[in-house]
Amino acid sequence: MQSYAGGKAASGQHLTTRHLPTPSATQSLLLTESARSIGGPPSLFDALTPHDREVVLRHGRRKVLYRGKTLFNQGAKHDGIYLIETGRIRVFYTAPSGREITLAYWHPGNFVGGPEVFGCGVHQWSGVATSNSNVLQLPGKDLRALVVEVPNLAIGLIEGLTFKGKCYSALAQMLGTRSITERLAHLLLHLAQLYGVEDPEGVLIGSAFTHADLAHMVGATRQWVTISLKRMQEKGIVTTRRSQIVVIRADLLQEMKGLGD
Amino acid sequence: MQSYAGGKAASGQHLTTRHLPTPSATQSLLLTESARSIGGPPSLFDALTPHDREVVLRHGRRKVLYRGKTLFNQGAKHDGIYLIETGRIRVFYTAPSGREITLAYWHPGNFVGGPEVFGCGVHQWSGVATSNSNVLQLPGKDLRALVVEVPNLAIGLIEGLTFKGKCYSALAQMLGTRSITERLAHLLLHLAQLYGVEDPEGVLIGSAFTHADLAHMVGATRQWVTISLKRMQEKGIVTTRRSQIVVIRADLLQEMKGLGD
DNA sequence: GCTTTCAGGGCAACTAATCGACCGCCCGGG
DNA sequence: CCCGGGCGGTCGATTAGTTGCCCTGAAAGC
Repeated sequence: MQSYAGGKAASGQHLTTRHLPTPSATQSLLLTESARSIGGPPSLFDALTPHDREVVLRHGRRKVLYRGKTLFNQGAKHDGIYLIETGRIRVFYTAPSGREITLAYWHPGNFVGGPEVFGCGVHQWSGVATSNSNVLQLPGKDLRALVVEVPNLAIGLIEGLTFKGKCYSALAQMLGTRSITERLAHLLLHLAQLYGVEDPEGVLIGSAFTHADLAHMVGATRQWVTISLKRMQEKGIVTTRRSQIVVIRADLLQEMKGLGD
Repeated sequence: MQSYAGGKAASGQHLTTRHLPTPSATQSLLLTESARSIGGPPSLFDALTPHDREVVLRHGRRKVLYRGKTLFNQGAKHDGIYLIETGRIRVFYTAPSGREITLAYWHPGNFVGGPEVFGCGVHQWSGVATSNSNVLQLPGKDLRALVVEVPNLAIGLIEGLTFKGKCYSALAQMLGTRSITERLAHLLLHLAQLYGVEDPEGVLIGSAFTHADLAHMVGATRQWVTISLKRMQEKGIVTTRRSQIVVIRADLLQEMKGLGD
């Protein structure tokens, strides 16, 4: 939810086009050891011919979502998937304790929804729009029939699911083997690379994320993020100016996050 | 790696059949909030007609693996997937620091391998046989061609990938929102349910897992598992007798792992 | 212009978890 | 029979991370 302060920046890019832009590589991945070896998220439609798209689109139902609106809720029954046309969807899990972990931010060309593609299971996580978005709902039964008719759709789905698998396993890998501090260093580098803008002191992370947002991404508490950022600031690695973070010594961050990549 | 002490028990079940048994539900899931709502792992071949199987099998190359042998290595190039016919494969990720996290134990009917199905990427994790196993390698290019020819194979792959997605995301969810202690309680309950046998004192976990194995499954250190088990023993929740664990008060474990499910 | 409100940030006390090292035990092999 | 390796158990020191509470400042209301 970079929306609080970054909302104005986002307002120009939504609802402008129905054509799916190709998102730049690794946008959706929050934490991954080697982005390079994983590759970018595939667009579901890339594999389809214009005619195939027509056929598939006929089965979909459009939905418009304003920033902050919930697309689907953990625990609710679901049917099929949502294909993102524009905007950005944050997918996260909430534990019974109330603790949250962000699984990913998904962009145009990806599909999101409960874990099942064909079946009608129960959502294992929730999805909310973090900027105004346009999605296309594709019911499970229709999809199952379409797959037989349009083999390229099957391939698109398989590649999409493969990517999701990589994404989630990368997350599990980071969560299982790195300390929170390492994960935070990792995340900051990643954000700097994604949203970074030049700044006299270093690289300013453009989209404003609150400490709580960062905490959800690395699976920590807000307070710990605050403390860690303070320590980083003491060491001259970053500076914070009221909910903006400037990365000064990317090399030190790189070092903090451990070897590899 | 329940093999060390449980090896004899396993020796009777391998290499006996080429027919794929249907594994009981949720075998592969180590940690998941609500096993019930996720469903069991689908067998890749369930969706295929006998004729389809023939066609697919022709493209595969059989491989026999003895207990402890590595099937594939993190970082190595890969091609396609391995379909498990018999045995059990442990899939795990090793961080640059040397720390390991077990992603899953896979059983007959599932496929394992680097993240890609069609492409030739790089393995993001390693796979070793924890009991003598039989696998069938299916090259990526063949699979891609087969999918167009045999639509049911596509459906089988999609369902398999969907399940893997659930599996990994469930793991990430647990790792991101539960404390190690809660995760351990969770795991013990799960193992008791999976491998549990009646015992005068409670439920004995049949397969012998070392403390290190358990640690890898919950993403902790061996020592911490030892300490936690000791504390549980003091509270009368479990008893340990030389690498065997008996769950006495499942209700208390249930309480420890937090609400939900 | 003053007050209220509330999200965001900070501090302090406490607990959970790690790290590294060491010992003893059991089991299997020579 | 003895030796060696894998495993379980333990200890002490240290760090990482949590819980709960309070402060601040900007925006909203009156």
